[in-house]
Amino acid sequence: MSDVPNETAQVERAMERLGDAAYREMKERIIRGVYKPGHKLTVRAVAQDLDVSTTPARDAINRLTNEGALVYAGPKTVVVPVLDAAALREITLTRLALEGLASEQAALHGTPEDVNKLRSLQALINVALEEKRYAEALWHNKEFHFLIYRLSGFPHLVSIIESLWLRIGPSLHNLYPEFAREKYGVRNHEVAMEALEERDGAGLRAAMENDIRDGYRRLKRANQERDEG
Amino acid sequence: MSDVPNETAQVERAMERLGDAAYREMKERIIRGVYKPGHKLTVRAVAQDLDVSTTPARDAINRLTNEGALVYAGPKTVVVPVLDAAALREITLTRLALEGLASEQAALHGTPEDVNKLRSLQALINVALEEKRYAEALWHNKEFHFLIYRLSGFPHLVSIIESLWLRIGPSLHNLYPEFAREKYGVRNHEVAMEALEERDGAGLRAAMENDIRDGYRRLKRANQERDEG
DNA sequence: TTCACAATTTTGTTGCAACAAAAATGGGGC
DNA sequence: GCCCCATTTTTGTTGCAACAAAATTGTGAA
Repeated sequence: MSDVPNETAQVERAMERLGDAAYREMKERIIRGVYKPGHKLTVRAVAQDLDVSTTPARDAINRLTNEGALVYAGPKTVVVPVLDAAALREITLTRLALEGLASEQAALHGTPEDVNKLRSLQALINVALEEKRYAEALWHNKEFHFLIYRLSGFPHLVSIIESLWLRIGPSLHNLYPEFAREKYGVRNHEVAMEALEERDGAGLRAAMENDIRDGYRRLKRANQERDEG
Repeated sequence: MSDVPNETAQVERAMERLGDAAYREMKERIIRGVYKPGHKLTVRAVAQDLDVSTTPARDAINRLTNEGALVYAGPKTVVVPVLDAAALREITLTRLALEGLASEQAALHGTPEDVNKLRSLQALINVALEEKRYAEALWHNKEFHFLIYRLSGFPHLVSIIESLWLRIGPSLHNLYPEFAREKYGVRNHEVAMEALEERDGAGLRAAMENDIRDGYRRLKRANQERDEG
């Protein structure tokens, strides 16, 4: 009694709702830093940006606001959130719990091919850092992390983690120069790859948690310096 | 007629968008078991149920689908999800990580008044169980947990946890008779209240994790029995 | 000049109609 | 009787216009 959606199942991604496309596009723009913290978003402006009508644009904004990627700054204004110290801490603790869990599970399913893919991504990160293309390094860094998390086999967990990245993403673009100083997360990533290779769940979790904590410290310091300066 | 914007500033939650109201109402219905697993939802039906037009109804459905509380069962059908073993496990592990974190943080901020409120809730749970009003017991159980989680001071974490409850909620209503057998979570709740009283973060976390694990086992067993029978 | 207030513009929300696609129905052929 | 295909109905998506509320601008008086 199967409803035979088997053939369309694979193709149905091609037929995407405009609202979904807008949502996805907005997410990418936020993470890529196109919309910076404090940026005010209006329904009609977004609609024009994405070349759709107000309905899908509103859909996307609503969903993003619902998951905290955008916040209300007033009765009629949604903005990309500027994180204060408390919010940053909350997100970091949540990330540690969730990305730690995902990493640990990932170690159970990782294959040598996965490790190779990670190596390629790490190479891209290194090159981007070398050439000071920080936005690109950030993007590949995201891919590195999520390649691991997806190995957990927990799709919904991954999407929750994604929503957390959406919230810190914009803030990261504020501290480009910082990244060069200490190569961003390179050492942690290497340890992570080794752990994955050895199917060492605890080790992988520790490496990823370290990476998160390093990023947190850097971000916190940058914010403090900004508030003082 | 009278605008008086100054006064409305604090009350502005009273002026709620129809879409938000629909979203909130749908959430409560899902958790309360009005919409059971497998229940198919149509935009127009929901609109009629909630007595609004299609736009807010669609808003609510979209947001709920986005956070996994509803799922696509076909090209044009969203339903309340029926959890399989894998999904149940994923949610439980995620809950352990998140609700554990929230509990630990809650222990830092809990006051004697909070403990008293918990006692009142527990009394309500006990009475409801005694009189076999299981839906009500379930509802108070939810309040018990979230009263604790909110003490963490991490609002976004709480809302993520809420979205997880939204996903398991419907399944709980399938095993009412089970609840009577062993009083649902009573012992764990007592330990939790003690731990909170003593500001014992690790102890509170352990009690809540135990509660989650107990529920998981019960749910898993019920599903197995259903699949076999 | 500055402040208050009214008019205008911008903006979010909502309902609705038009369209497309999927499901349900029913009728005709085998 | 059963199955296939055309027709009808149901349903989701989308764009848009009307409305309300907030922000902005402009104007006039002190």
